[in-house]
Parts: sequence; C-alpha cells; structure tokens
Amino acid sequence: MLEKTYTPETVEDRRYREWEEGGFFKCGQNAERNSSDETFTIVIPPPNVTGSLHMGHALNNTLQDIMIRYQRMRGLDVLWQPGTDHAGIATQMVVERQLAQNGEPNRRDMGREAFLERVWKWKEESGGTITGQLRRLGASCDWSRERFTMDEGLSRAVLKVFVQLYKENLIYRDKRLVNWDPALETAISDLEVQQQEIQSNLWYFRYPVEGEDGTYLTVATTRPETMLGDSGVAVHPDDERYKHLIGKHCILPLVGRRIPIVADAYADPEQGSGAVKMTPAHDFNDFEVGVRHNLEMINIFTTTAHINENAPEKYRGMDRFEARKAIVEDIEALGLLEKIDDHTHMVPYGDRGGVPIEPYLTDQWFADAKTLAKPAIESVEQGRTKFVPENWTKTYYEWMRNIQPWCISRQLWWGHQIPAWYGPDGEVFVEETEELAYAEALAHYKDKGDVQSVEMLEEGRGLERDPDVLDTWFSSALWPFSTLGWPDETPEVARYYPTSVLVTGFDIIFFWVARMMMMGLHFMKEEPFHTVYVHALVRDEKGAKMSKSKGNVIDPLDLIDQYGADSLRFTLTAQAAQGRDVKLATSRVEGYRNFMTKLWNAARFCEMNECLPVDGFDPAAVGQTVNKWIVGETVKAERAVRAGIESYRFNDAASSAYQFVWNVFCDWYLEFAKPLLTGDDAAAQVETRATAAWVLEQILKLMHPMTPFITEELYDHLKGENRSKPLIVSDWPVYDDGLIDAAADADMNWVIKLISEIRSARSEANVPPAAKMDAILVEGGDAVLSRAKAYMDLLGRMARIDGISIGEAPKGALQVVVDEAVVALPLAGVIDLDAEKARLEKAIAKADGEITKIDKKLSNQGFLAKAPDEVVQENRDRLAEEKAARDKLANALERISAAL
RNA sequence: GGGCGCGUAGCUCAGCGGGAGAGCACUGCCUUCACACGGCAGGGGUCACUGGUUCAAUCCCAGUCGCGCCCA
Repeated sequence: MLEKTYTPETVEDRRYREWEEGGFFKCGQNAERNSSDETFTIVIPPPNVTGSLHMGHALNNTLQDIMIRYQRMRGLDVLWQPGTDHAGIATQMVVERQLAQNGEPNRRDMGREAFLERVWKWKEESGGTITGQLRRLGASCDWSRERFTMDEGLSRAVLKVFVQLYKENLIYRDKRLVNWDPALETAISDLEVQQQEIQSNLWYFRYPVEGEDGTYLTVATTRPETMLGDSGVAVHPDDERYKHLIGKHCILPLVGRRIPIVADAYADPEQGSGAVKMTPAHDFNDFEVGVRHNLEMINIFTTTAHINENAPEKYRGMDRFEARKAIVEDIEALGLLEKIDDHTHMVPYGDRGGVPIEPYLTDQWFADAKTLAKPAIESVEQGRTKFVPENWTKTYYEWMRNIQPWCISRQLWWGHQIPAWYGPDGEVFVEETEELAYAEALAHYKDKGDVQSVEMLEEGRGLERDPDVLDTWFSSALWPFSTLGWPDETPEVARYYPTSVLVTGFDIIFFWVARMMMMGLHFMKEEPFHTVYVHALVRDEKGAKMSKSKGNVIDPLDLIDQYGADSLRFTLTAQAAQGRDVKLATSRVEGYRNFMTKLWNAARFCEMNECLPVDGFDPAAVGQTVNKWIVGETVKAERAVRAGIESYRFNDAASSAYQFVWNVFCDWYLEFAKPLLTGDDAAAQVETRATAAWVLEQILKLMHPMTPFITEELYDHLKGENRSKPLIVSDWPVYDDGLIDAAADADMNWVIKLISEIRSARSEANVPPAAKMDAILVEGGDAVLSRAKAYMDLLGRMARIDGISIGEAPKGALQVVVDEAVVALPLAGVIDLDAEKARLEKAIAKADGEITKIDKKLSNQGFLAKAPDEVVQENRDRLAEEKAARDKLANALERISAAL
C-alpha cells in the first residue's frame, strides 16, 4: 500500500542506482528494440570540472534528459555523452589557492611537473562534483563513456588538430595586442572579458608642440599612466582647430620623446579635446591607428602591469595605479594639467582574475577564425544546422561574420601544452610528438648547413618546447567527435556523429556553438549537430540574474532536498517557454510538488481499488462510455505531450500533462469511475479497473521524461510482481486515432457541463452541500431525460440529485440551463431566492453581451462575404445557442420572480 | 550607437488573426470512504499607448512610452 504522500528522498537515490547499475543509460543497450537503426545523440555541454550545479545547469540538463528519455522510450539507440572540461584558469586557481592555504610551496617554487601532479590529484579527489549532482537531478547520461578534456584520447585529438591546422596555415604565431590579465599573468579570450561601468575621470594634459613655444595640444585620457608609452597624437583630418598642426610633433612631457601629430578619422572632434594621445602598445584602437601611421609600439608594462624599463627611471616598478597618481601629480607640477572632468566609462575586467585587463603586446598563437568560420556560417545559411528559436541565428551570424583571430595560447600550466618546439635560432617545429619535432628540426638544420645547431640537437640540447597551453575551449570545440574516439576510426564516431541536437544557453553560443561548428566542419566535414536548441537563462523571481554578490542564488540541490528532483524538473520544464527567461520562485516549485503528490494519490486510489494492468487489455474494446471517453482523452494527451517535446516547446508538454492528470483524470475520470468500481455490475467493475490502470500506466509513460523518479516508482508498484522491465526502457505509446469516440466525448462533455452548472447554482444559492433532491426536467424532453438517466449514478454522486423526471418547475426552485435542457431543483425554502435571481440576471446579462457581439458580426456584410464559411457558420451556431440559452434563462428568471 | 526581447488578472507567466487562460495569491463553503501538498464554488483584465492593415487585431505592421539583455 502506497503511503499518503510521496517522499522523494526515499526513492531517488535507489531508483537512480537501479537505472545506472542496470545499464539503462548505456548507448547501444536499446538496439534490439530498435528496428529502424535510428540514433539520437546529445553531447553534454561539458561543465567545468571545478564547477557545481547551478540553476542554469539544472534547466539545461533537465531539457536534455527529457529528449533523451523520450527518444530512448521510442526505441532509438540513444547516446547522451557526458563529461567535464579541464577549465585551465579556474582549476589552476583552485589548486594554487589550496597550496597557499596549506602553507605549501607555490606553483613556481614547486615547478611545473610537481604542480601538474597536484592538479591531477585534486581532480581525482575533488574534481567533477557536478557529475554527482547531475545524477541527483536524474540525468540519464551514459556515465560509462564519461570523458574529460585532458584525457589521453581527447589530448591526442587536440594535438592532431593543432598540428594539422598549423600545417594548413590556419594556426600561426603572431605579435598582437591581446587581453592580458595582470593578476593571472596570461592572455585571456575577449569572451572572458566583462565590461564594467566605472566612475572615473577624464584628465586633460597639455602636450607642448615642438618648435612653437607656448603652443600646446591638449589631449584627454582616461588612463594617464599610459602616456609613458605614447608615440603619437591623433587629430581628425577635418578638425579646423588642429589642421595646422598635422605633421608637426609634440614633446611628450615627463619622457621627452618626440612624437608625431597625425591625422586620423579615429579622433572624434566631439570627444574630449578632439586630440587623442596614441599608445599603440596598450590600446586596441590606438594599435590600429599606430599601424596606419607607422607609430612606434612602446610596451611600458611588465606582465603584472608594473612600469617597466621602457619608461623613465622614476616610474619603474610602480604598479599601474600608483603610476597614474604620480603622473597626474607630476604633470600638474609642470603646469600641464588643464583640467580633470568626472567621467563614467566602461573598464574591461577579467572574469576570473577580477582586475582590469590590459591590452598587451605579446607573442601568442592564433587560429584563423575568419577562415574557419566561413563554412560554419554557410551551414546555418543553408539550413544544415538550425537554431531553435530561430532568431538566435542572427546573433550567431553577427558574431561569426565579425570574428577576430582567436588567441588560443594561455600562459598557464594546466592544459594541453602546445606541441611546438623552438630550435637554437628560434625556428619553430610543430609536430604531434617531441620525436617528430626533433627529426624535423634535425633535417631542417642539416638542410640549412647549420652545423652548430645539428651538433646541439644530436647532443639532445637546443630544442625547447613552447611552455604555453591551449585555451580550454580549443579542446571543448572538438567535444562532439573527440568524445566518440576521434582521431581513431571508432564505431561510435561512425554511428553517433553528427549528433542530433545541442542544448545550451544563449550566453555561450559563441563559446560553444561557434567553435564546435568550426572544428566539426573542418575535421569531420559535417556539422556537429543539426539543431541548436537555445534555452533561456534562469533568473530569480524578480528577474535579476542570480549572482553570489547579490545573494539571490537559489541552489538547485536545496530545492531537490526540499521538494524532490521531479518537482524541480517539472517546474523548470513548465517555465521553459521559448524566448523568455525563467523566473524561478519557490512557490512555483511547491505548486508542482503538490502536483507530484496529486499524481501519487491518484495511483494510490487505483491501488486501493485494485486497478491493475491487464495483459492484452485493448483500449478499443471498452464498453462503458466513461472508459471510452478517458481512452480518447489519453490519446489526445499523448499527442500534446509528444508534440511539445518534439517541437522543443517543453512548457507545452508539461502543461498538457499537468492538465490531463489533474483536471481530466483526477477531477473527472476517477470520480466517474467510483460508482463503477464500487457498484454491483461486475463486468463494468472489471473493465473500469483495467481501464483506470491502463490510463495510469499511460500517464506514467507520458510523464516519465519530465519526472522520471516518481513515475518509475509508481510504475514499479503498478506492475507489481509481473514487472518485466523498468519504465525507463518501456515503450512510448502509439495509439490508433480510432480510439477517440465522438459520441462518448459528447455525452461526457454534456455530463460534465450539467454537473458543473448544478454545482455552481447550488453553491451560489447557498444550498447546503449535503442536501439531495429529485431533479425535474423542465425543458428538453425525452431525449434529454434518457441521457440524464443513463448517467444518473454520476449526476447523483457529483451533483447530489436522487433522480430525474419530466415536470413543471416548482415555485422557488433552482434552475440550470445546459444546452437544450432546463433542469429544476425543487429547493423552495432552502435556497436564497435573491441570490438565485441575481445569478440568473448575471447569466442573462452575459448571454446578452455575447448575443450583441455576434449579432454585430453577422450583420456585417464584409464578414459574411469574406470570412471563411466555417467561421460564419460557427458564429451562427453560437448565436442560436446563446439566444436559446438566454430565452431559457429569462423564463427561469420569470418563475423565480413569481415566487418572490 | 547596433542587435534581440519584453510590457496580458495582485504576483509569475502561457496564448499570438475569429468565443480572454494557467499556477500562486485572494474570498466563501466542505475535515465526503485517493489526496487539506486536498475538494467544490467564486471575485479579479479598456491584453502599455496611438495610429494603420483586415470582414475581424491581445495577436500582424508603424510609431510613442516604459523595462530588460547582448554587442560596441
């Protein structure tokens, strides 16, 4: 016997273990059921190995799991490929912090090799907590295939890709400005840079013009310290104020350098003074101007953003903010500070290091993203990969068409070390192994006749590997095929690539989608996925982004503890409407927890009434109208849920299931079934038990992808001893359209309407709920009478009437109108006549309103001429109905008034 | 500045050319033999505003106002 409420904590771990240990998550296990040899594959967007489950993951993985479970039940060979990425910066930071806390030697003191050992140790002990958390969510990933971007196989894929792209000239080394994080001392991606609005100042400095005593050019800057690296001043070519100075020079104060005044449209006459100091080595825009005008690139910072030896001695060693202060003071002392304005502007911050990033001129490795992006753009243009919702294609195009060279090197230790070796003269050799690089180098220097280098190499010296590692996203870009075993020609690559759909939040379209598209197309010659489903962000209930600093983070694991994984999953699913963010309120989760309890109790009711599945039960063969009706409703519900899942309208799937379970099955069918289940008609009882069990079983199937735990638990109870296989691998139902019986529908809808009307009238007229009476059919005649008599059990139980016969409405009776029928309930003395009169008047007013509206429509010639026939007919029918109802209500009102 | 999106019941949101919906909250009644995490009934909306297209607009188009987010 089921308990009164569902307790997720006693079910979830146990069920999950059964699934996983039973091998039901494994790809290929479904193959014998699968006649069409169709596969369905999703690669998980690999979470960060240092990460833990947040709401975004919960939504993302719930939706993936719904598709995976649905397709698995449909009998497809399903692969949900899980794993994590090595998160270069984040992981290195975690371990460094740990070392500091333990008072152990820092990274540099312990050396690269020892440090990497520590990182691996950390990974084995504490990495990947998120995979355990995904299990708690119910994610049915094939854990036997779990991968990590630093795995041997995936690392091999990285090496191969790097070397091949290098040899195809799609990877190259270059000295360019990159986003430099001075806290972490590494280049970072422009996607890892967050712009923050900062209230600061605009400083106006006067730069003396060479050879013209007393003439100054005023420049405005937000970063005074960079003036130490100035190598020019730009003015707009059409700016009348400065035209005469173009071609002349300024003498850079404090430094004494002679710097040219150049004309460039980049200088905006409206901004600041209209003249802009140029620091090409420390600003992206200045860099461009510098290239155009051949300005010197003077790097004034160390890797930690302290002033270096390229600046006057006084400032060397100062940190950038100290230097700013000193320079402003010194400029002022020279009388060259014109003014300081308040100024709010955007300052780039590194999202990991948390300090402002520096545009910094260094040697880095770059991928030719522009070339790689071309086919990736075409794939979407030509519809081979499509975005859902479709409008994300715009974002994708926007970014891909303006893509910049991708800086792929990082000055870190944790990651895939770049397979490039430098010879004694700095010549670079890129190969998958040191041996190959060595051979290549030897051949090169022999060929060149460089005896000294050949000698060094032969002694095992002179070849040094590039110390840098690759951007984590370089390896994640290969994820859809590297996880399947590529570069080996594995059966998995052949079978599961390309994957079916990628599920992701829009915030990582650039990180994920774009890069996987580029790499997938280049190396596999085929898109990595046909569909990209972009879901929303999860926000707090007020719509603010969840963040630790705001303190509005809701931990999905807390919600799972409190309400169960299914409640959380269903909440997220029900709110996953396309194109709108999910605003999560716990009251919502609580509401869906109540829904889980409702389902539980429906099953409990079935259990108590011995509703057990009957082998060979044929839903087409039921005889009772209520059973015919619920079978048809089940078919409709399956259609709605299926359509929702298949069209990525998960909220529709959830609400269809919700409505069917609660508002159809529980509210009506189970109530209708009660007299049959407890009555003396043995045949009807047997049929109803079987039907109820069948419908419940269908419900468990339809809901399983969304709420796997409770459905599996109930399925187990329902099946009892005869259970052959668990719900997770049961067959998704396929129904015959013929199961929808129009006559049964019409009858049951009429019964529902009549019961609702009677209940409503009784309630509004303050009839005591317990009062029962005979009903009198005032209008409607024999046809209605026999229909009502056929369902007397239901009417009796749910509308509380004893019987029905044709007659006159007694004085002061309650009267309800349903279609052609007027039913009177003789309750003189019990009912509140004024309330009843008011009720009828209200109903008449409502009908009048409708009649006026429809009348207006039907008297419009344009409508009659141009609207589709069925719409016109529908309105005519409705008008007739409303008029008939209005007349009946008016009669009823007259009778009540007479009784007053 | 460019792009995307949103303004529908007190709150959170579906619906998106032909009868205004859900959940929560609220009110009244009901401890009825599945469920009070429940049942029954009910109140509550010029679908932001202004124009346009259409026989018909919450829905399509344009503009206005307000609010988000992304990119510069």
